[in-house]
Amino acid sequence: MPLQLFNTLHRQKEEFKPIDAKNVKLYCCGPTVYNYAHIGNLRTYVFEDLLRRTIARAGFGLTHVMNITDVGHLQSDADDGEDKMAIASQREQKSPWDIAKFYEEAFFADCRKLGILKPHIVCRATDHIAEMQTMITTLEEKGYAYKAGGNQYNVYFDTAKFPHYREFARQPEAQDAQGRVDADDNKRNPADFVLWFTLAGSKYPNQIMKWESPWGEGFPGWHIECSAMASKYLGDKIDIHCGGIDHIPVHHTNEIAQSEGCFGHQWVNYWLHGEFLLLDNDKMAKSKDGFLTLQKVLDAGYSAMHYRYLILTAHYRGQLNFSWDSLDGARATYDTLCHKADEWRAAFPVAAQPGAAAKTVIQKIDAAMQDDLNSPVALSVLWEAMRNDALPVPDKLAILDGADSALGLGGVTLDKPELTREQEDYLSLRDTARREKNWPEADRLRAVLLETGLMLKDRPEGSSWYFVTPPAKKA
RNA sequence: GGCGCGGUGGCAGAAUGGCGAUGUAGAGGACUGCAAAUCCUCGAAUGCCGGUUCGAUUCCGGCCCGUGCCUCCA
Repeated sequence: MPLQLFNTLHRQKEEFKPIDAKNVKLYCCGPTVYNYAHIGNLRTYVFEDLLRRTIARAGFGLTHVMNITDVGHLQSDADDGEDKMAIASQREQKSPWDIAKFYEEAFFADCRKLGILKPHIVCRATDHIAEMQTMITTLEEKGYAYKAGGNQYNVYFDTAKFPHYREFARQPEAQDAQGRVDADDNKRNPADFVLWFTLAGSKYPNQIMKWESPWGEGFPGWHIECSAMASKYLGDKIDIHCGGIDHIPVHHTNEIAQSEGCFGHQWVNYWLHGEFLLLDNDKMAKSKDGFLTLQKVLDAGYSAMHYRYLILTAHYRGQLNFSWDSLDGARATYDTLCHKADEWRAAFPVAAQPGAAAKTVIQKIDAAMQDDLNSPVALSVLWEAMRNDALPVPDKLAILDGADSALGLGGVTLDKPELTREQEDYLSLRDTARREKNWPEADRLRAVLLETGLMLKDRPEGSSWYFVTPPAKKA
């Protein structure tokens, strides 16, 4: 079965037909690096990682591009808010460049822990000011841009000149006026958006990140960066563009208007959007208090893979309500899978070629993923195989390997740090106690070892152990 | 106010016009010095009311509830 993807453009599942099967062009909207990513943000990047893996396993070559927004993303309503980078800069008493560098590194560290493959090309907005200016100039020449009056000569995109402006979001035009944001007097139309902010006479003349331009010293609007960078690296026709579902009505709508205005033809063939993670049935947002970072999850005694597994149990187009209970379930499931895998590997250390039965299971997993990334079904297929006595262990190991490649399961292995001296001593004391049939002492030492993160398994030939993550290990 | 999405066992979450996956949690059993792990067995769910149909959890309508967007947002 061919790869099927839900295309936001037509609100339906469609067969994926690439422009060039040897090089699928995939662009993903990246983070604004003014703060840590929260686990809701990270869910979207896991979804994009699954998409990338699925495209590759379906036999296509691809180029995966992601931007880093390090300038131009405004804080507040309308278009007169302050740049988020500038606010973070004041908050932390660092230059905006240092802020961007710090949070970009933190973001990729989170991604590594979550098994998210790094995009082939990562591009920063601040490295592409010239490309954005070129694009704005083209839009001016084609009549899509205008300079606003007043004392703030920003350059705006004129949405009235782009008749298809509302098609993507499917928002009726009449609703613009009823939005809760006060109209910007400079705009000809409430939906118009800034391409270039000019500092002279603006509310924030001391913005540190600024560049010379044909319109005066200033900085680019948020939306133009994605259009400029995507087309620089992928050309003016892109296969897939994805991001969070919240980007449909504004950011992606504006990207389409700019890019298609500039290029004069359809820009992106497939738009894919990941749904939100909810926390206590509410949206988790960077601009709200108390968002959960991956580090907080780690501090609570879970691994990044436990969180990834939780994400995989839900379909990317449905909201997922995060709770510690559901994360507990994901942890138990993932650890059980790893534990089985480790035992099987110990028994069959040499990897075998998958037999016909294993290949069939792996194909089913791939088929589930190729059906609009149905990871819950893929996991269901995996578990049925793991508990199928008819499958020999080497086949199960081959299936695990395939599932790891398709779903990014972090190698399906439990952490095996070195034993501490203390742990070795306790183990040896306990062996002695067991030989002497001193059961109370053996039980006591087992409890002590569990607190250090060692789970014991007693066998006739002696005790073995494996690592578990006790709750509150690091908290 | 407008435009959407969703309500499935304790929890998470698929699928489907006719046996409602999978995992976790729970109960019982095998095994074990006792456990753990593993395995076996079991109990447990389609928000409410109508309609279409031989048959609805699925399709249609209404209601209730939750949630998202129209503002920065993954």
